[in-house]
Amino acid sequence: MRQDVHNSSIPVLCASCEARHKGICGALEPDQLVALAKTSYKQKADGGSELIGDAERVESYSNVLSGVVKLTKTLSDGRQQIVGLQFAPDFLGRPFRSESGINAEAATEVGLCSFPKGAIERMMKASPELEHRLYQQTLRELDEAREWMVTLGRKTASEKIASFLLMIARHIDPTADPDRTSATFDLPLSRADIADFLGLTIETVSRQLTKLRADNVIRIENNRHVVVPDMERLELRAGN
Amino acid sequence: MRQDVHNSSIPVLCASCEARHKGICGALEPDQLVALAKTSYKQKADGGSELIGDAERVESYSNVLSGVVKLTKTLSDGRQQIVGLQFAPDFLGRPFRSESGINAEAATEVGLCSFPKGAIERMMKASPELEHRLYQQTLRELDEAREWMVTLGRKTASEKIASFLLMIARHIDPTADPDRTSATFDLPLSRADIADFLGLTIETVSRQLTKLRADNVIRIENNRHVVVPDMERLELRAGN
DNA sequence: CCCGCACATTGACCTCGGTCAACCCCTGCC
DNA sequence: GGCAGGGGTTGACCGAGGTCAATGTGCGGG
Repeated sequence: MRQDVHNSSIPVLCASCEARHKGICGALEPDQLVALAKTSYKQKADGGSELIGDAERVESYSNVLSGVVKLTKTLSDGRQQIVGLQFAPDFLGRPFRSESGINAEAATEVGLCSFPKGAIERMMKASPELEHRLYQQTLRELDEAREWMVTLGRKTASEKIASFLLMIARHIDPTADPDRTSATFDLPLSRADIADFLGLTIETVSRQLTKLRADNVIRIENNRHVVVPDMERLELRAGN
Repeated sequence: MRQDVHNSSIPVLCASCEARHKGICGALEPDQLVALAKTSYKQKADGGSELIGDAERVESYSNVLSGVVKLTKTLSDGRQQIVGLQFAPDFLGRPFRSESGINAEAATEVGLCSFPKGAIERMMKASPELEHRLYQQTLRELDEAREWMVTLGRKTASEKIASFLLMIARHIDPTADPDRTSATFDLPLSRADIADFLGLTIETVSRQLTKLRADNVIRIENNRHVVVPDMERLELRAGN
């Protein structure tokens, strides 16, 4: 599959890139990778900076290489909802549409590898395997979106918070054993973001977090660092 | 694109099928269509019958030819959320996974054209155009799911109801001019289903519907038949 | 025709989570 | 050091929507 023995043909830009292993670039042959790398560039974006505007014409796609990107939708009166979170090595962009219909914003500092829209779309026509990977990711995103619809529509505030912490723990914790009994991680989102993600207010988020802390389900240090001594107890609170 | 002049090679089963025009079967060449038609069969399902079970192994995919299918998820204590609605000629099934993770149930009487799982997956490998169409549909479903996340997370009960009626009007009304000022349609869902879709209770659904009726935004006949004299007034209530 | 059943409506009451406001804590800047 | 500003917490209060229960309505079957 990968050719690590003689990979002098792999562009320097891509050599150690996560997107080449687990992301969509893994679908490309070395020569295609070279062609794509010519037009692509890595960049950093500060937390809070807007990556894609709602109605603005999108001219590029990106891979998320590090950090967390939040996808949001906003009603005319300002009410906001986060409709997705993207972690490395997710692909960022809405193929086959000039306007994305959603906003993308860096939740943390974010590393991106960006390509012009046309380059990806041409390559997609040439390589069914690339389109296949994008399709797979979209299916996963759809599964996740539907999972969150249940959370938004039917769970209580405290179940929402527990579900959110579980989801983050599963995505972020570097010690990635899915069966581990404890977990430790930094929240990539502010209280306001968590509220926008769960359809709550910051006050309710705060209250539910202190409740979980009071019940010794979690510990919180410096507002962002979370320790979950017993994942099962947290799962119990998520109400699945 | 289509070959209507000499289409004796099109299988009888598919000749007048909507899925061949607007659905995924339009991606297939006549000979592929013949091959697929050999293993496929049309069927009717009564409203309320289960089409795909949550954890049950899925052995077939289908096209929805008529009626409405609701996709649901259920928590262990019975709370239910509808996470998607499928109308003709949508494709029904979760490719690349043996278990769908969701339930599919006929909301109304439903017409289906079903294929064995393997047939589609083999054909997908052979025809990138087929996979492309499935990808496109999945992208549309993802857009819709995210749209509903905003509704679930941030809208009030009355905005939810108005948004729901708008969505149905756009999908169902046979007089399909998107800029028409009035609309008439039958609700494909019971009050209980609407509640499960919007994250509400049947009582709240009922109350909000009577409020819309009291304010002359809609008329309702026989519990199911809805008349919207002025779509703009309904849009105003949806709070986008 | 009447009964029984499923679905829908309506009312009375209560609760969860939103609102408003005070306060805390930390960090960066003068 | 002091102060301003942003993020987070906590408390008191309130209201949208949930809960529980009674009532209404249409329909198929005996």
